[in-house]
Amino acid sequence: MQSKRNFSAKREAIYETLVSTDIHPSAEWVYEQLKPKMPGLSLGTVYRNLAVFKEMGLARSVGVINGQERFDAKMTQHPHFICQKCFRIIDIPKGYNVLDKNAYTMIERECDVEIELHSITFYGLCKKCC
Amino acid sequence: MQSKRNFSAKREAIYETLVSTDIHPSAEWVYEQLKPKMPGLSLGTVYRNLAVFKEMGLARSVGVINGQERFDAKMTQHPHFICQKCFRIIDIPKGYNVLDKNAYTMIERECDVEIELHSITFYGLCKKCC
DNA sequence: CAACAAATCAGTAACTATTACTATTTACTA
DNA sequence: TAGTAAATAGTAATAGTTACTGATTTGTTG
Repeated sequence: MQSKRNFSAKREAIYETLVSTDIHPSAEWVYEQLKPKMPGLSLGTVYRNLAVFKEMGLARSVGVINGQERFDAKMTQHPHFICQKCFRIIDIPKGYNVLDKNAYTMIERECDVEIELHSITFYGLCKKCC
Repeated sequence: MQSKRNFSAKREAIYETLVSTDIHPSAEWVYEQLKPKMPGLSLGTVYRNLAVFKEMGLARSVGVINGQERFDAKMTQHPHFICQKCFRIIDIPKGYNVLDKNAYTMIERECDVEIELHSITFYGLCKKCC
């Protein structure tokens, strides 16, 4: 049986791991999840495939936390909340993103740029760390 | 003569370099600017003092670009624009930040978190790269 | 000003996330 | 099945950053 996306088995597993978690993992976390089930998996392969996903528009970077890049495969534009104590990254539902409708146009005109996308991140303490 | 902030000469020079540029520099850039005028300056000192400024609330991180952390000493909350081609970081005037007044309260209530600050970044192409 | 204590620093070594490289394996095609 | 391209493991290399140690500077107090 063949994947709908024609990914190799490992690429598919990496993508599935990424897309089915909401922790916005690092490359190493993905590797640690898969290594037991796939003993012949290399960390370099995880890095390379995460780069491939970014290139394909299937994943994006949420930022660098404690030196590690964190990834998200949920590609609808939504803000994040990062706890400054436990460094958990929480998705904020799209509806709560109240960036003005005209922001893109206004900034493009005033700042002389072409905006493709944006990222909104809130920082503070999550309920466990308050 | 003594600095208003009681900084050591090097700390003062690093802060002045950071606060008087709008390029949102990396540690290395700050070091390269100062090294000719201050031959006895160590890159480690720049890193350490940037960390001190963050701790003191005199600077913040704008993010990591091409593996390098970029800093900003303009502490009023304002969005940034990052050119995806030349990686220039441009300040967007505060007025254009149209995050809804109620966003903090709404997200805090719905997501059960305490928000301290936020960061808004737009990505695209600047006028030189369009 | 002198003497002491605390803070800061230079220089180097260590650390770690990430990337590059190469030989090997796997998948695809005809 | 043979041939070709893509993907991978394993390792080495890179680069940003941090840690450490002994020396220097700075601030303080008499």
